[in-house]
Amino acid sequence: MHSRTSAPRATGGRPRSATADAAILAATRAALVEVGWSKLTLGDVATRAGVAKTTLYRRWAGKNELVVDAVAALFDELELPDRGSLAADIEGVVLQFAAILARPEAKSGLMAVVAESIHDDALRDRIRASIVERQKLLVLEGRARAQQRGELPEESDPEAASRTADLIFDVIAGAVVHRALVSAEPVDTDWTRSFTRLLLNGLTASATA
Amino acid sequence: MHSRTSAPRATGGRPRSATADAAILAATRAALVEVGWSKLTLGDVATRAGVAKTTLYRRWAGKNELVVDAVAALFDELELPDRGSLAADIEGVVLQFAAILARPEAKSGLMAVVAESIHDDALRDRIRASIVERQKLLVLEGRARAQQRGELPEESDPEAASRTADLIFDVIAGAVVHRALVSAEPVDTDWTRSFTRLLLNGLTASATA
Amino acid sequence: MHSRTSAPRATGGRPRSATADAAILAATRAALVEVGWSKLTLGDVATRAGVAKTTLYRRWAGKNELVVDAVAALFDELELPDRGSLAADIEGVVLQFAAILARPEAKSGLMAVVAESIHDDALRDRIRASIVERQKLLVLEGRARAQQRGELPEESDPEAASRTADLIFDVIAGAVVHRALVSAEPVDTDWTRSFTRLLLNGLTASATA
Amino acid sequence: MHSRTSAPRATGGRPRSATADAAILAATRAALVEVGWSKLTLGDVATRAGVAKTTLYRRWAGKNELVVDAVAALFDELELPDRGSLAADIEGVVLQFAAILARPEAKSGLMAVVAESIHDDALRDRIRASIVERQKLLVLEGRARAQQRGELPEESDPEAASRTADLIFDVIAGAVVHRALVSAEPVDTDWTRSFTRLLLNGLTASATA
DNA sequence: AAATAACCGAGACGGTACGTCATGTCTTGTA
DNA sequence: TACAAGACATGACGTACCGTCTCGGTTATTT
Repeated sequence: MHSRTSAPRATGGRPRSATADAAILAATRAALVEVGWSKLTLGDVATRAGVAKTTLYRRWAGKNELVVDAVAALFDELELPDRGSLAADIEGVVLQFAAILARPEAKSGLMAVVAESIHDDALRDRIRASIVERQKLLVLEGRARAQQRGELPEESDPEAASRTADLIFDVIAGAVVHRALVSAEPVDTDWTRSFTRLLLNGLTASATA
Repeated sequence: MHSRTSAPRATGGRPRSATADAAILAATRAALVEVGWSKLTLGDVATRAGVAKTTLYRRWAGKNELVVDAVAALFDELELPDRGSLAADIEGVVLQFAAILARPEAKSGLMAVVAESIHDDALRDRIRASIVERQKLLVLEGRARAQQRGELPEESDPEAASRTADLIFDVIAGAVVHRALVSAEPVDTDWTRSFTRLLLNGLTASATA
Repeated sequence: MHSRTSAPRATGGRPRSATADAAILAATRAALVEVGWSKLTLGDVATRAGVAKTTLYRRWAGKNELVVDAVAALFDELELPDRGSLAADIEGVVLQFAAILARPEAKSGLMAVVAESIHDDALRDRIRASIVERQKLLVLEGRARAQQRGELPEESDPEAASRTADLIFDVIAGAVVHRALVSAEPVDTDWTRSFTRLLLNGLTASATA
Repeated sequence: MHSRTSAPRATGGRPRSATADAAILAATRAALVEVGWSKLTLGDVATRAGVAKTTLYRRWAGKNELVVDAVAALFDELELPDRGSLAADIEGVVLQFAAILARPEAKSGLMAVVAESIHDDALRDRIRASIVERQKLLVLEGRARAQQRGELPEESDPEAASRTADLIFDVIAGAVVHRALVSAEPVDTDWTRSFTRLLLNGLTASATA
């Protein structure tokens, strides 16, 4: 599902323990909750998972890669249920996103790996593939659904459409993350409704402008 | 200017070197550029600054506090020049903000200390005091100026006004940071204009709604 | 041979390097010669031995324990060859003892660890077990041999015999150490002959008194 | 009385505090008792003495010199009261010497500075001048007194006399120190009487041989 | 069934950085 | 000029983690 270090599976030999992966990722999340990213050590994760350090290093290249995978799993539950209107869809996905960000393992891990990714291109690609792109798909899916409903016009220029989707994605994800992690204020229904109204008004007014 | 760890001075004894502070903060920024946050070591910063490690620990409690102060200084240059219209003011401040975020010492340091602040309340307060609140003031200043110009109505309910300012701040700061650091795309004039139009349309439409 | 800090081995895991011990002790003696006890650093010893500092601390609790073991090995060569008479035996062992004390690694280390042992009971026991008791055995062996030769009478009271042996040991070891390290004069054959005559005359006269 | 770092007493300016010297030496002895030589720090001594570190360094070159002076003062009380016979004189001085060595500040300090002196010629001279030579004078004084009493013959060869005195000094001081510090057994009247008998028998028998 | 090959736990290994401590020097203000 | 106070550069301390390695042993597949 989420990409690993590699798949050097030869032919013979004892296969890797299937349960070890899950135990390691769970232990990583538990450690993130308790000690945070900077004090998380791979030796401690291995001990928590009941696994040798070598087993861990055989599967992941280092702390960053491990944490990305551990955090990415949290975003698996993100989806876009049809709530009947674009506004309701946005509010729903914002609240889902915020619920994930409220979990301490997500808070600790996500920002840290993003920070690390600034100096590590491979890590940035890994984050993009396993976390960011999946979120962006929701934006595209929501727009398509809104266009089907007639809430949004069909876009003729595909490049402009892409740019707009990127903008909307940065606005939604950025505002929610900033509210949750920097301002450290709750993303509750009140805030979500205000934010959604601001965004939708901006979108429709811009579209007609 | 920005708060330090230690109490200022009791009496007696050799006073702390005034030049050391500046040298250390500059060395910290240089190290952030070259090696990034996670590989930055205080011993290396001390060497770069031509200062003993103890001198550094006498002034800052640790890596996080030091980096906050080093990065905070970058935001000293943020201001809100009057460009004649709310749209121009927003565009101006967004581009200024983006220019700071484009500097590698800001990129490396900012996200990392925000990530650390999740498990460290004192650090969060330090970030808020020396970075976040100063940014938020620009939002308040811009709104006041727009109200003087008649571009925005006076708000009667002060609490609602505060909530709206918070929302706008999270949207602006969040979107710019997300674009610059997560999406890793340039915050150029095109993007800034699109974003500003979206925001202003959302604001005015919401206000009349 | 001489006792170490750690318990030998539980099970599992990579075994401790056998060569590392010898390399560390040799490096310790080399460092004692070059820089003396007070300027000897464990980091330097590790470097000289081509070993990590952690490897050193895994085996010894600190500088004192390490130096005791390093110096104790020097006394392994002390023995009591049969030279035909009590006088010749004493002269032989005194010269052997003095030859060891003349080596700079012994000079530097021995007095220092004895000084440290005054505030460290465990260290005192370690010194006693690995250095002092072995020397005292030579006294007992020499007396037994002299009694076989008829040079000394058999002692009837075992407790008095033990007290006398302790006295002789303190006189021999004390005089040689004081001459070599405090007075800093050579323990040559002249001195050794004079000392042995004094001691033997004292012994035989005392025994008949 | 005991030599200091130097006597750079210029003409003008505030004179050195006379009480500071005594306070520092007393604080040094107190620290020796509590923490031993290796953990004694000059900063701690200064604090105990209610004195600034600079004041301490103005008077002594370092830890070793300070400890020598602090310990040397303990030996000021050593003297050779006339007890009527050589045996009684020796027993008396041995017990006096042992009483000083039983004090923890002497134990901790004396051996340590002797150990240091092996790599520091200036320190050896200082120890010799302020401690060792004074002890050796007692041997010479005791011999002269015994010769006056007719217990020992007058020596014709002055060089041989000097060698014998050195030997006796090393035997007495060495045996007592070894018994007290290495064997860590009490130097009580029983031991002292046995030792004195051994020594005197050896001396008189050797002299007639 | 035996051989092979990759897995597993445990833990020692060479490194690097940590944050603290002591050294001996210096720079203040006060006496 | 001495003094108390305390900041300073230097360098060792003992600890923690890193990522690698070497053990003895354990499953699987492949002969």
